[in-house]
Amino acid sequence: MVDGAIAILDQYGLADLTMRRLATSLHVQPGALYWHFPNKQALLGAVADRILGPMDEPVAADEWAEQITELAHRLRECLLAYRDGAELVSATYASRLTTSKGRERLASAAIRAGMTREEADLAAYTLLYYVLGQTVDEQSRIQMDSMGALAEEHSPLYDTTDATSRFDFGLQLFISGVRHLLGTRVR
Amino acid sequence: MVDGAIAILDQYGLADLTMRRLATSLHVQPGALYWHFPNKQALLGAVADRILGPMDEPVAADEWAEQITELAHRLRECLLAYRDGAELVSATYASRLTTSKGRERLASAAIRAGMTREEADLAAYTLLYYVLGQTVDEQSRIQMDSMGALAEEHSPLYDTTDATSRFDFGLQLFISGVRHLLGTRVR
DNA sequence: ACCTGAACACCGTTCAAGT
DNA sequence: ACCTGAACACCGTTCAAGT
Repeated sequence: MVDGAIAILDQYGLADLTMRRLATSLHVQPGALYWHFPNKQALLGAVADRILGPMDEPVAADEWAEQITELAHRLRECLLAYRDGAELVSATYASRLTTSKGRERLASAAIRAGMTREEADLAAYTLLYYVLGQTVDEQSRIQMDSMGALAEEHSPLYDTTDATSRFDFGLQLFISGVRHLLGTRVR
Repeated sequence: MVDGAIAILDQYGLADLTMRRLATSLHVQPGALYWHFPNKQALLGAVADRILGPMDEPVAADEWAEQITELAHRLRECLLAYRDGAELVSATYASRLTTSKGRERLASAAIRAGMTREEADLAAYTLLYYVLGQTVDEQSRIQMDSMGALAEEHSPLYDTTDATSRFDFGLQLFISGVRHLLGTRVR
């Protein structure tokens, strides 16, 4: 059922991931889906969890900055792995982000860096918002490009630097910020 | 027409801001709206522009860090000024963010800080993603609280620190990051 | 120039009833 | 336990025709 939803998402996009379409693809009446999920939102939540599955795997790095870099990149890759993945997760985890797999681990890395629990949680959110926003944008641009190869020169900025470097720029800005906050306190 | 849309948004929320409902409130047939706007997306774009209107007013500060702080706070306030304002702007400005009023000014402040045009643009996006994500979350929590005064202890984190302080934490992280990037280069 | 009437092709959700 | 049939209350969008 979640597999069916993922298949529709990846082939036709989030806009076409409707309960009726999913029902049809499963050779079932629309109402049948409501025996398995209370509503569409819950179904999308299950899809989001599936997309974020790889976030549960262990991190290789043991230095905090490397851990954060690794987690942020892995999150981005999860989101980019399915069509409209970033948009779906972003929409589904509106404030339910709290339960997010990556969030807790990001916070742990921030604690290892020397932050208090409270600071680490805030920092984790900050980075999460960045990764989600950035990746939604990036993916929507991929979508646009794959369609009309849009009007002449697209956004002037996006030719020069490739997507991963752009992602890393914001990520480094964040890590530098954390380092600075810690640095002014310790030494 | 945009005024009517804003009124519905503020009273009933984004989910109830439908073309048919707007038409009814204007004592007009649904189809009539399509003489003024090509589609719903365009209408929402106009609403988003209205919400972000105050972003055009001049900034008081002349030091870059203060300018950025001022702009970020003002953006947050614009988004919080209407029900579901953050969600609407966030959804509407998916990648059309480029045209955003605040983005260019944020980039200007970053240039004044000593960044190149390219870095400044990237930094502006980074901050924008943060402000949008953070404010969408904050506003959705306000909405939830105003309704069911939800289950017992809500998110453990969100009692302790108030919303503006949480916002400032991420903002300072960003500014510190910018300062660090510049600092390691200049001196 | 601006709107009506009426349709088209959809949605999510509910719920008795069937097997 | 799991699904069908059928309905309810909606959507966004189009377009001839009216004024």
